[in-house]
Amino acid sequence: MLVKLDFESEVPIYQQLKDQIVMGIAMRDLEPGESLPSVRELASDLGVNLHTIRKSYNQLKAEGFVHVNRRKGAVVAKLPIALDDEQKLLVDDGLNTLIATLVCSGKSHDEIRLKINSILDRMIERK
Amino acid sequence: MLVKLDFESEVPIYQQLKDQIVMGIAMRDLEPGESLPSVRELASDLGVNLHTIRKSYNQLKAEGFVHVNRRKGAVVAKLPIALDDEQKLLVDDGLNTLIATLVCSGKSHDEIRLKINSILDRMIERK
Amino acid sequence: MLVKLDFESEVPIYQQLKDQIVMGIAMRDLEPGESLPSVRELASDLGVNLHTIRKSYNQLKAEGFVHVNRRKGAVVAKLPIALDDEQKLLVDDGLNTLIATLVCSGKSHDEIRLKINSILDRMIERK
Amino acid sequence: MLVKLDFESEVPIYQQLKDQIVMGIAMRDLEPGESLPSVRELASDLGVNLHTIRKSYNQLKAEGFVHVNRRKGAVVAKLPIALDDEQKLLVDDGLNTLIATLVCSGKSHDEIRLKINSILDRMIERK
DNA sequence: GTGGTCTAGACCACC
DNA sequence: GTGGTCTAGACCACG
Repeated sequence: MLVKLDFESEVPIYQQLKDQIVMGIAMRDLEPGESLPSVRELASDLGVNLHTIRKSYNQLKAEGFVHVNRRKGAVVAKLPIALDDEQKLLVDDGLNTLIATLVCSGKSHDEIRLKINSILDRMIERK
Repeated sequence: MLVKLDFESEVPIYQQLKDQIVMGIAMRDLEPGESLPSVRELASDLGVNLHTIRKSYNQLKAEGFVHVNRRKGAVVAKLPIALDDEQKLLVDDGLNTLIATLVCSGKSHDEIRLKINSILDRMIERK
Repeated sequence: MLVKLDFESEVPIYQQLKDQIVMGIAMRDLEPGESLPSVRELASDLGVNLHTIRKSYNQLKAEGFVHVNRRKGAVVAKLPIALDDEQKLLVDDGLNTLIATLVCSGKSHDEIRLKINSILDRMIERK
Repeated sequence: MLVKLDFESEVPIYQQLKDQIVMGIAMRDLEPGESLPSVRELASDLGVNLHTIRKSYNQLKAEGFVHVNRRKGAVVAKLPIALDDEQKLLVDDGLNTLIATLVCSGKSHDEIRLKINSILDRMIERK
């Protein structure tokens, strides 16, 4: 899987990495049971400190997306991932805000639905 | 319009305020041309620092959601609001991440479409 | 509240601190709504690095014992704290192991019950 | 005796094994004088490294739960097992922390006593 | 080899 | 003032 970081962004690096891994899981680019690169390896690949990678992995672990063990490093968890109430709230609020922004920018409801559909098309539905 | 802040949230206060104003505009709870409360008034209503409100207003201005003039303070801009490329990118990435999270949590594509529709229902479409 | 760390212990410092704060909450030595010392202050008081304190506070936050905000630092959460399934499992397994150790050491069941009671006596029951 | 390891757990494998053997002894599932499986046999049964099993056995020996002799390998020690001061301290601190966690989670003292009793019921009291 | 802990110091964002 | 991010490097524990 290919990871691209924007070092100029206001979004923290560890957050960008987390987001891309979550997207990778949703797109089945990363399969459950698959190991992520070791923190050291990924840190050197991406040119960031290993502690920054560790933070991403630890948060993904805390949120249930991966398991971390000392044999195989970080391993993608089985789907579905249970979200806790706080996570659900953040997702909901985030969606509301982003969609409100699109509405304010003049996008029609249908245009927004199309955009959502094109996003969903890239993600694999769980049967 | 009613603003609710969560002081325990990891989301910065100024961001919460911004988000709710944008949602208010999308839901036509705040009409174009309408004045927002003065910085001072809102600060005392919400029990937060003047700087915090000012930061929200300044960012809303920079992003085109409000205009600031000396007489009427911050007034809601006319719709639609043009987003710059950076904003578009942030919205897109944000939507992708949030939807990926929902997919990983086991939500079907149809459930996600329903959720989006229920969000859109609360927002007024521009003709 | 008084915190004592054992730098020779195999138990990590951040864990010792976490444990003592949880005990402090259970004993109502720390009241809900009360602020913990700032990371910098506590770090210098205890003679450890501020990142070590941060780790304790962050884990306590993740487990629901405190809220962290930028105004008042770490604040003790309202009781009761909801434990997630993983936490419950760890508590259960831990109790089983520790009590098994006591049984092997020759303590009678009544002696163990007395010990538990003396621990409970120091903690304030929630009505 | 049946041993179940959780390779995803943050608890080290050797620790999980140790804990289950101690519980086995307390529950008289393992009788004093009984031999534990050989290091090699157990390692292959559980699918873990030889070193890991050896570490468990060595610690159990150091803590007095088993004796190791060349002919019969690790044999369960006679009860009771004397705990040294350090072990007693760890057990005490551990109980305090775990019970504090339960108290914070809203469990009443009576509920906690019941839980302890149900744990004790599975362990055989030494006459 | 893997991840985990701890230290140290820089700089930023929020209030 | 507060906490958050990122870097850097040392040393330990686990398997």
